[in-house]
Amino acid sequence: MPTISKEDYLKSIYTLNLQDDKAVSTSNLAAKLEISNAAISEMSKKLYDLGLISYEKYKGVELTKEGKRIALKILRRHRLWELFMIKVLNLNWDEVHDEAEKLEHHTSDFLIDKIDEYLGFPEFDPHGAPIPSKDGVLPEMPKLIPLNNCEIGRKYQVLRVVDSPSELISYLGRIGMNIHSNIEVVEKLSFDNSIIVMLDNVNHSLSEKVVDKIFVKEIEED
Amino acid sequence: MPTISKEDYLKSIYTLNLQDDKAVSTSNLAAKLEISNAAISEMSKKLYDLGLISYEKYKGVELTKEGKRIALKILRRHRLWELFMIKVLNLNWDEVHDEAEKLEHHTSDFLIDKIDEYLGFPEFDPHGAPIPSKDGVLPEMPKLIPLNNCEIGRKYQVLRVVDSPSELISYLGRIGMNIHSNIEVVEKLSFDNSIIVMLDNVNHSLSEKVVDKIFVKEIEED
DNA sequence: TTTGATTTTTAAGCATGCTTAAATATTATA
DNA sequence: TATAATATTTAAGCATGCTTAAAAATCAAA
Repeated sequence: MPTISKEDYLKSIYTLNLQDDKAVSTSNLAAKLEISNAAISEMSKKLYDLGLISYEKYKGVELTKEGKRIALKILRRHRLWELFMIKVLNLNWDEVHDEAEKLEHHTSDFLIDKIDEYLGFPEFDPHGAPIPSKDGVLPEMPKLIPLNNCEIGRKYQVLRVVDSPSELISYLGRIGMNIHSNIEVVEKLSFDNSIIVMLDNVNHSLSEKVVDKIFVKEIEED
Repeated sequence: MPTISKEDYLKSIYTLNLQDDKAVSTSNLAAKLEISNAAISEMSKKLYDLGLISYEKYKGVELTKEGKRIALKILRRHRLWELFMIKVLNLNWDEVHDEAEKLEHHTSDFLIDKIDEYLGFPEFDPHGAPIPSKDGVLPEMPKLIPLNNCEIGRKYQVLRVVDSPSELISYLGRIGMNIHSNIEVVEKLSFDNSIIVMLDNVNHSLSEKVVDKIFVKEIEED
């Protein structure tokens, strides 16, 4: 198994690669991991030699099959720990991320499988993020629509809030917006790309930054 | 907070110092931590500079007040994690030690206090080891008598089985010897220092190695 | 109490993973 | 398309925490 640093690299490459499906650039990775570009370059060579990423100088990196397998393993541990702390220990969502960030590197397969079992083999965490199974398989995911692509007057169901600062997380909690909340897009303000949505008959203005984190699906009305 | 290695040093110094109340020698520490004497010497200097141990060359080390505070903190984390995995996740005693050995270095005060609360602020783990409180205080401990100091024909209650290989742990489990079991010393065989005890009306022979791990208290018969 | 064995320390070296500064490649712009 | 700006890589250096080998101190036994 790779070191903690290597696990973090692989996880970050995975999540950055999900956002846009291209090779991940050195500087993007450096920003995400909050370390220097130089350190990324060095590590890229090492991970390439280990067969965990593909890497061409100046062209960014992508996970190999084995690299992805490990990234999903870390993601599994992270999300299961988060869910466990929330469900069992009654921590708040914004309290668990940093803890999980540490525990994910120090949990055996044996232990995480026990936690998985205890939780009843959940497929999604409380923010809609999919949890890889023991075998590294992601659950079937409905097609996610970015909230900023939605049409005015239409109703949607919130399916996913991607990893966000804990401030945003607790804000959304306060206004009652959770996974599976139903919302209606009331207005889209193009001058600042904010969106006004109706939730439980109350209007809320969501800034561009917030909107970018939220993904929904259409609700079939019949 | 110190590094993982430093936490391990402090914990080991604490437990070795409990066994005999003298300064802990370089080679004893090296054996316990399974690293070279040279590494111990180096680290001793560093921990001394940090004010966590007292250290005179060639004379071994002892914890300062602050060093002991940290050692107890790690011990608290270790024992609470073990108990948690056993009670909540249904792991066996011999499965939890290695996991706890890792988790103890990556658990915030906040999280371990939540676990403590979940468990109802336990004072002892399943082998009778005391769990330091949030404030670093050990619970009141009855005076422990080593099993090999016991008298034939007398009845005792098992109070503590000190850290042992998982084989021994599962053996004791199988014969039904747990914390608070009542036993009677039937015979002491001086040629191999083994002891025969009666437990639930069945005699069991315990080798010297086993006997050394078990501590009891007298049962008042009236 | 002196010599020989044992323990401890010092010294040199290595791997990991970071840093900053300089060199080099890529890209964007005029 | 040449040049300037940006991105990336290389190089040198540092901290941590280990190793082995050699030197030095302590302990034990004759």
